[in-house]
Amino acid sequence: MTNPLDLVFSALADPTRRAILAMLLEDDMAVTDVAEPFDMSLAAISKHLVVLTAAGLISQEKRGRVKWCKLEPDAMREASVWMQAFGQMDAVDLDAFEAFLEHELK
Amino acid sequence: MTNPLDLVFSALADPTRRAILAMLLEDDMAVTDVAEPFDMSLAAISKHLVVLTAAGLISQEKRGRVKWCKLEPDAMREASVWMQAFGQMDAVDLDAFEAFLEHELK
DNA sequence: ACAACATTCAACCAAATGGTTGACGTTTAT
DNA sequence: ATAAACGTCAACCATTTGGTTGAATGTTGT
Repeated sequence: MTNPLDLVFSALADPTRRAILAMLLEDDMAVTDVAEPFDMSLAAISKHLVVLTAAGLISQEKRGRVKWCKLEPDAMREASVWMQAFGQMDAVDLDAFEAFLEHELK
Repeated sequence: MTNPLDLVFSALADPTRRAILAMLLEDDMAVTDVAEPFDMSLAAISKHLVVLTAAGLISQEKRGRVKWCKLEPDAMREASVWMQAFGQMDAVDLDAFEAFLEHELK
């Protein structure tokens, strides 16, 4: 009933969670550091991380008192594959992808 | 505020809506025919179609008393592009990305 | 031992979501 | 003219979602 795609797409539907994923694209991060740029409580971010973990989009590993968040890029692949069926879209839109890198990562 | 990606991903998060999109991949359909295979009311399907339309994933055109639903595959493109950064590429490995670009643009 | 730090838990709240039913406006066919 | 078909609207309902706050649980450094 709870299709993995449900979890992935609904996790991706929230802009805060997408921003978190973009941050983790650069490097693994502790929960507190993930929360820092956002104007919301740490508890709220903690919940978002639970959602991302449930979807398999990230993993969390506790070392000492710090819980490290790590991107799990494979989880998006199923969803990506599903979407490819609808494209006469190219596998990679180079212009858009470069624009994305420019905007999102730097 | 309401990022287009929000609308696309949250539209895709529901299995009924994904099934509708898959049906429309084959051919344009009237609302009643879209609803036929599902075990829920026509009104419920009508609402799902509103959500898909708001996300730009389909369009609806009324001809006579029949409203035709048509897939709009371009809407998924932005979302797909966003995902490419995580799914297909090892984003940490920028060397590989550059190599990819070089090969692709040659 | 103690205080500070990192994170989650629990209770709560408002708003959004996904469904129902019945009434309603159009358009088509007889 | 009337009835049937197509689809939406409005009101309602239960559940989920995304946020809050304050207390609680580890863990670390002094």
